[in-house]
Formats: sequence, C-alpha cells, structure tokens
Amino acid sequence: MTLKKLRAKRHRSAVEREEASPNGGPRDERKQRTRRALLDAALELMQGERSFSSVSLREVTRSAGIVPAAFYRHFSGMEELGLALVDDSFKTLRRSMREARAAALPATHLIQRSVQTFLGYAQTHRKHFQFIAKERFGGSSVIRFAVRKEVHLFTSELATDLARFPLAAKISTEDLQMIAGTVVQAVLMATEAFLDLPPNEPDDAAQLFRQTEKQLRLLFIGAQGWRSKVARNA
Amino acid sequence: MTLKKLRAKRHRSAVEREEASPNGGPRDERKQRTRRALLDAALELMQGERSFSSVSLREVTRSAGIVPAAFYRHFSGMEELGLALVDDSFKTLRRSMREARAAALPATHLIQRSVQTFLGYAQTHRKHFQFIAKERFGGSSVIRFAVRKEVHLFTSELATDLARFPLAAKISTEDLQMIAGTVVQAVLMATEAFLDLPPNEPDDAAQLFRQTEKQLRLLFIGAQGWRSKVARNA
DNA sequence: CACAAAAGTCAACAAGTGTTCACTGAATAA
DNA sequence: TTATTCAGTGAACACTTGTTGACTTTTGTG
Repeated sequence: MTLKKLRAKRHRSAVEREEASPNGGPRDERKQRTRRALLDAALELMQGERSFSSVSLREVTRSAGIVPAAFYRHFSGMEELGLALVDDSFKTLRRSMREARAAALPATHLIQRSVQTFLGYAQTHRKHFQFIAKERFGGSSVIRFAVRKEVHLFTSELATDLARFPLAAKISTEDLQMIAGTVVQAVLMATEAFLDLPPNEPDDAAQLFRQTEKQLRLLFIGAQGWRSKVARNA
Repeated sequence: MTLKKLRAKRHRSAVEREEASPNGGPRDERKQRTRRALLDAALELMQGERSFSSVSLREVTRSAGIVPAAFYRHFSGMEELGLALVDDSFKTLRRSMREARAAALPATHLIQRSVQTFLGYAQTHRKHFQFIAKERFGGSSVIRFAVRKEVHLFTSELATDLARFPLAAKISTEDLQMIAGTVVQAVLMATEAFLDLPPNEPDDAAQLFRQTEKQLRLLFIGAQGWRSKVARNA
C-alpha cells in the first residue's frame, strides 16, 4: 500500500507521459495481436448454434491461447469485448460502403446490383454479420443498442444517397429516412436469412435473392407514388 | 433388469392402454400445472437481458418449485421446452388473429387500426413476443426454424386475407405472398422495437407507431402500383 | 385389495464457471 | 545500467451447471 504509493511518486504514469511511445513498439504490437486473437476467438466460437452470451470468458481465452486472468488486461469483461465486436463489424462494413459509394452508382439494374453487392459482402464477412444478426435482438441491452445505433447511422447514409434521385423531390427528409429504414430493414432481414441458409444451396439463395429484389422494387414503386397523387385518370 | 421385465409383462404400458383415462384425472391435472409452471418460469427468467440459451435448467426448476431431476418428467431437455414455448406463443397469437378476422375488417383507417390492434396485443403478451423476438435469429437452429415456420404460416394467412382486396387483382399469388411477407416483416420489427422501449414512454411509442403506419402505407402504395403500369400520362 | 405407473425428492458426480492474487520476464524509460 | 511498467502465468476460491440412480408417495387400475 505505502510501498505502492512511493513507487507511484517516483515515476510518472503512462497517461501523464501522454502516451509518448508505446505505439508501434514490439510490446504494443504484441498486445494488439492478442487483442485481435480474443476478438477472433469469440467470433469463431459463436459459429453455429451459439449466441454471444453463451460463450464463456474461459473459452475465449482458451481459443486465443492465453490464460483466463490475462483476459482482463484487454477487456473488463465479456460485455466490453462484445461492444468491441460491434465496433469492428460495422467499421469494416462502413469502409466497404464508402468504396461502393465512390464508384458511380450503376444506372441500370440498380437494385439488382445493390442486392448482389451487399449479399456478396455479407458472405465474405459472414462471421461479423452473423454476430450482428444474433445480437440485434438477442443479447444485453448495451450491445443491442450499440448495434441499433450503427444501423441507424447506416440508414441515414442511405437516406442522403437516396436524396440525389429525382423521385426524392416530392419526399420530405423525414419520410426519406423512413423509406431508407424500410429498405435497410428488408436487406438486413434478407442477409440474416441468407447467412442462415445451408451452404452450397444455390437454389435457395437464388430464390431469396429474387424475393429481396422484388421487395426493393415494391418499395421503389411505393416511393414513386409517395406524397404525389396516384394517377388521376387511370 | 429381469425384475423390471417381469413387471412390464404383468401390466400393459400407458400407450398400450391407448391413454384410456389419465386425462382429466387429478394426476394429469397436477402434471399440467407443473408443466405450465416450467414454461412460465422459463419465460419469466428471460425477462430483461437474458436469452433463452442463457437460462439454465436448474434455474427453471428452481423458479418452478421443483427439483432439477423432476424436469425430465416433462421435457427431454431445454431445447424441447423451447419448442413448447414457440408453440405456446404462436397458439395464442393465432387464436387472437382468428377472432380479429371474424370481426369484419374496418373499411376506414384499416392500416392504422391494424397496427394498433397488433401492438396492443403484443403488449398484453409481452413475454411471449419477447421470447419470439430473441429466438428468431438467436438460439438453436431447431428453435429458429420452428419460429420461422410459424411466421411463414402467419404470412400465408395474411396473403389470403389480402387476396380479397380489389388491388390484388393484378397481383400473382406468388407476389402477394411476397408482399404479405414484407408487411409481416415490418410489423414484427416494429413490435420488437416497441417491446424494447423503456416502459411508459408514450412519445417514443407514438413515434414508432406513426413510423410503422407510414411503412405500411408505403407498401400499400407499392402494391397498388405493382405489375400495373405506372400512370401513362403523368 | 394389491400392485404398477409415474411425479417428484435426495444426494452425488465430474466439469465448467468468473475473479482474485502474488508472480515472472521481457520491453521500455531514465 | 537500473528501475519500472505491464502482458501473461499458475493456482486457488467458491459456485453453478446437466445428468444419474435409487428412493418415496400419491394416483390409477385389473
């Protein structure tokens, strides 16, 4: 106790030294590596039937190749790790979306290509998406709300994208947000069903794909008719 | 072993006696009572943060007031109890839907009233709905598919309801199914968000209510425009 | 009545759980 | 060089978990 205090006085703590150099050093690199190992292990353990809350701290450390006690050097508990996973998952998604946005939107078969792109992306990041799918309604409220916040953000970005289309002229920003929300809803549901499909079942996948395309077309038609009077002389 | 065989030969088993009278007897009544107690306990334990898979068999029996070993007189394990919960939840929902269908559909404010009715129902059966919401994407694949099957059934019933409307004339049954699916999707999402709201927050609830109403109107407009050419002379 | 069927009890089991504590050894800083 | 920080160790802790087998006690039945 007193000994601890003396030590503390003789040297400045890490925060006082304003994080001078621990970044990039071999020490920090190693730490980041095991941190990543923990995140990956948790994601891996959730494959199949398991939910995040059913994965134990000890299992994670076992898979990551460290001892249980060392876990606390990285996270205060499983919940914090869960939040880090939410962050991770959406970070990669947002990056990929930015790239997709950079390339000009295809004028033809816009919906078809969008669905294709998104489901393709979901497939290459299967584990992250499955995590999100499971925790969107399942786990602790902290994680649930973190996911929901990210989805909301995602929706807003889509809404501003949609605003560029001519059909958005007659639609209020609030309604645009609502339409974007419905689109995101449909796509997320499709993604979750898609990832839940037994792998290598191209028929089911194709069926799901067509269905989603139709859903988006339905929403598109709805958006066209929104606020503008339906054809006066039909 | 041999003793057991002898006993078995001297009397016919329950199934051989084709379930003659154990129904209604005080024995069976008691059994049904504890069975219900187990289901209720599981549902109750899921309140708040917990998912079904994180609820333990022992907790359930503890809450139900029996000893862990007695659990196996009712279910082979937690998964079977989960399936029973799925059944239970949808049974009450379907019954209520049948009643709603019996009363004539309101010609005015149809969407508004439907949403109101559904959310109201969800509120009075909060626990069942929260269970479904959590297990729709979360738990074991067996339970997940059971839920999905029930939702599909629900969708089909809505589709046949929708078929009675004049606007359904230009829509193929397959597309009608798809539209009904989108409606159910939207309503379920709204329900789940609704039940996740902090209680006694009428503003948030009203906001969610309006949003859902709009979503359904959007889908309705989309359905009107579906397959029929969009107004030739706009 | 006599006897089986069956819901529920009791005790024990091997295993797994989260968290703690004093520790070691290598990277870092003075 | 020397002292310190800190990721990771190893052991121990007090629990909780699912499942088992042999039991009691009530209910149903030939």
